[in-house]
Amino acid sequence: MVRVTKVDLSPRPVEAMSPRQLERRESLIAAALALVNEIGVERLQMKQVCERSGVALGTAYRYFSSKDHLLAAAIAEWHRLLLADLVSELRGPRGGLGTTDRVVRFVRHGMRAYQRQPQLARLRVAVAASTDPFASEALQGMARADNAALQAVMAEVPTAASDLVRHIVGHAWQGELTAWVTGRTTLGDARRRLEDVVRLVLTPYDTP
Amino acid sequence: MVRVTKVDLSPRPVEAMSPRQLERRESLIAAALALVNEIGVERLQMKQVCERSGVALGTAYRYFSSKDHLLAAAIAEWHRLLLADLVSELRGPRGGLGTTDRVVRFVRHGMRAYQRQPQLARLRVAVAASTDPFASEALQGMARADNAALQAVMAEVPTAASDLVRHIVGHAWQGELTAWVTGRTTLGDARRRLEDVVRLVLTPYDTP
DNA sequence: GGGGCAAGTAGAACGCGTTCTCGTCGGACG
DNA sequence: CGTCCGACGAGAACGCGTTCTACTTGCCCC
Repeated sequence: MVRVTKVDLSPRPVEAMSPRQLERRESLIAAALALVNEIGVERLQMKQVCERSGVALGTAYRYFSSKDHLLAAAIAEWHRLLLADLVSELRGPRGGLGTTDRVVRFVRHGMRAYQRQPQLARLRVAVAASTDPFASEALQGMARADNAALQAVMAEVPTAASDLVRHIVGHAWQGELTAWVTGRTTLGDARRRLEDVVRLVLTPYDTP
Repeated sequence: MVRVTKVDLSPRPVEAMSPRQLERRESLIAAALALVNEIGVERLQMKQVCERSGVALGTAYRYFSSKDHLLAAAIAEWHRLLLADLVSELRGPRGGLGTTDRVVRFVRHGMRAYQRQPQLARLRVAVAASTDPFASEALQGMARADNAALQAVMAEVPTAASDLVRHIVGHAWQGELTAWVTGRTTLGDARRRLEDVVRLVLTPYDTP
């Protein structure tokens, strides 16, 4: 008797999961984030994540197509929380701040968050180049959230023009983060340069 | 009798190699580049590189600290050749071209080169996030060459201002390349956006 | 309640990057 | 010319991501 069944093709979409499954999924992501903060992404192994979250190794691969996919989902989730923080933080001292200053503050605080948890910066950089389609999808979602947050912070700039500006800022952020965690620049230089980029591309639109 | 000797700490610097060794090193890089073009970086294995270049596996690791290091050296070499091509190509039709148009042409031709050898684009992206210090060093050299080439192409812009601009273009290039090879955007969109970035950050300096 | 099946568990197996072992070679130095 | 020692070749060994196997559990439908 010949079995032709192919199983385990690809992870079930999040929206089609039962509550129990969503719970397991979250527990995997939480364990991954915690372990990355404790020991760093390069020493993290799937077996540990599974042990800590109480999920069998084979099952983890039913939820995430690869280690990259799990890590991408984890950093995307964290980054989304960070963006929400940054945006709401800027709602407070918004009075008297021009667009440029607001965006500079946005990226400065963002960089500081990564500085406080450098392992997450390494995680973001390590995962950015993944070719796993599921990981890539998670990262695309992260990029979209990034764009939306920037859009919210620089509401004065017309959308048509701001689209390019947002991409520039996004790329510069990712690039400087990469240069920092791979030791090609210092954190201070990275932060300074990123802020300079923001100032350069935004001052034309500033109308104080 | 106890041996305490630790060997193989790190690869011998290129400038301290004998001619025979430089030859082996080059042959490893050449084999890696050829194989990446043939089968792609994700299917490339160290064993194949060693077989094709006639170097033993252990010996390869005496020249390069890791697969990442070898691949970084390979893409850096190729990218340097590309830059030389791009710069010399712009020496021809330089008459009548403003700085912006020159740089736009520069990145357009650069993107086209990666389009012709998409496996090398994947290679560049895959290796960009490496944390191996030796790979990182090779990439830093590549980034410097990139900067120098851009500097040559936009000679009219004062150095102080052009430094930031060059970083912006470099980051946007890397970012769009990444978005393309990971399937988050199309090649056409990536090329267009990169050229738009160049135009946005350079037109203020254009003095026709 | 019972039968059937997708989903879960535990852990062995496999592939490839990296390291280790050990025998051989080649070239500098007496 | 002989000797010594670091570099090389061949391939086994090891670690971890990923997949596979065999068994068990939970859930839907009759």
